[in-house]
Amino acid sequence: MIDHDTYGVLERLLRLRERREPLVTQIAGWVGAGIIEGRLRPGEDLNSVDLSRRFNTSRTPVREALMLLEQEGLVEMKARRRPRVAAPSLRDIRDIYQVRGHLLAMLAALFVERATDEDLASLRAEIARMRKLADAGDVDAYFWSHVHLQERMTEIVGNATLKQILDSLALRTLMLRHLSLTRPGRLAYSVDDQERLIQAYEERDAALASALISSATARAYRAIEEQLALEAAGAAKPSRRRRATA
Amino acid sequence: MIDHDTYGVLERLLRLRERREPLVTQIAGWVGAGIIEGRLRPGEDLNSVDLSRRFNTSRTPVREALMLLEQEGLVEMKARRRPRVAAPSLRDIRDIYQVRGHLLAMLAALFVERATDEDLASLRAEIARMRKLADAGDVDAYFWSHVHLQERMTEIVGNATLKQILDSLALRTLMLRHLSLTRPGRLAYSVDDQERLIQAYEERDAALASALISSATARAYRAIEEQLALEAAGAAKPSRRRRATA
DNA sequence: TATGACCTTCCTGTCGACAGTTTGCCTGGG
DNA sequence: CCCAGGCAAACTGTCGACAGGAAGGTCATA
Repeated sequence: MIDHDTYGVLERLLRLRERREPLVTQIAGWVGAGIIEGRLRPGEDLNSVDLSRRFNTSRTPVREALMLLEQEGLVEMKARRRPRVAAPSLRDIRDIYQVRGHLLAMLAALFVERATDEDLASLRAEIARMRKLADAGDVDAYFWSHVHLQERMTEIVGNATLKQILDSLALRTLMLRHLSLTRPGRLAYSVDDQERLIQAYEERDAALASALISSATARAYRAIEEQLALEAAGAAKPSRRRRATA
Repeated sequence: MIDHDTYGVLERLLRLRERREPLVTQIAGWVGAGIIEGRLRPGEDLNSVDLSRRFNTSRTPVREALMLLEQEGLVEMKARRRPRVAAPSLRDIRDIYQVRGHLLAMLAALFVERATDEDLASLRAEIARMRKLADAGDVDAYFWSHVHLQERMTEIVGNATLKQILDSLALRTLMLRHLSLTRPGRLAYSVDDQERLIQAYEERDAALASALISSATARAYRAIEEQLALEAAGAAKPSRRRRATA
């Protein structure tokens, strides 16, 4: 029922199938999924020769796939330098969450305005499922549900530009999900937020919904901040090696 | 003093220089400027063979340049189909302006919070210049000032994600500038808006500034809407040919 | 041990070529 | 006059090759 397939989600969010050839789609999907799943780590090199060998292609489609991921903020490319897995600084992350919070507030307001009662009912059903996942502690499944929820809402609202931007921001936060929802208690908080939200939607209270989602986003960011602080404190030994992650 | 150089503005907004080789930069700049200046019209084919001939290159850098413009919404690419100059529908335009309005409101609020008195002073100076341009009826110069103003504000606010998204949306609206500010009276309205805005900034009134900028954006959209309605009415003859512009 | 110049290796950006698909035209039939 | 089918031309996606720049290691020097 819930989609765990990172590759598939990427394909949808990036609209890969319609935009590019299967070859490029496949490579972008593999690399993108690798980044999101943590198989490819921030700052890691993504040289096109290796990738082309892996997929038995030339470097041309690899290059194109990496450019696609660059615009989603998953990959960083500079001229004449090796592409790397994006390594957003804490400041970048803050910026992303700040913008995302505002746009989600906008989404919520539009959603309240445009959602049908059926939309709301199916949303409530999904959130009930999410509650179960949260209780079971299935972080991954919960996260994908979360993504799916946003996809649904953006489609219902029907603002293509908003959808595209939110999809892109969602991908970037997806990179960080191991930093946020794995923190103890986050899952429960998050599902509580969702339930308060759906209630605001049902009461067609745009202002409340916007405020709730905005505040939930801010809280998610703070969880990441704390997690990063913990990790930085824990990893105080690696003397010389400083990655741009902080 | 004011920058009329479309190519240069594009280079800045897309950060072309740092991201790509000079060759790609040049092509993307030429095509992008062509679209914005109206030399290349919505829906027009952008086949890579022609372009590569024009620049005495192979098709590889042309392809890359077009992909860059695709992510800015200036070019549409589908697999195995010729790239075209983007031809946003009225609905697309509405969506863009809606999102842009929200993000500009966010920008204004952050700006009020973070701008120094010197920032405000230089902003006021710039707006005084814009008043002169508006009085002189220099639509183009006025428009570029407008763009420059937004660049300045995003830099002062310092949220990279917000800046990137607003830059991208600005480019898309730049395509449409002949539809909006050329309407009689628009220029005067626009500069009035700016002056009200700067006053709100100076009074550090975030709520007012947000509301003003949001409302100004909505008004700009309505001007485009009316202009398009006029053009559609005027061009009621071309019987068969319906471009996706409406 | 730290620093810097050099050198090797690897990688990127660009090219021209080719296969396969799309586009537009042309023809014939309704 | 309009439409459908087939054909030729044109264009895209991919490839392997090459030149020049970047990254990393080595060695000499302090």
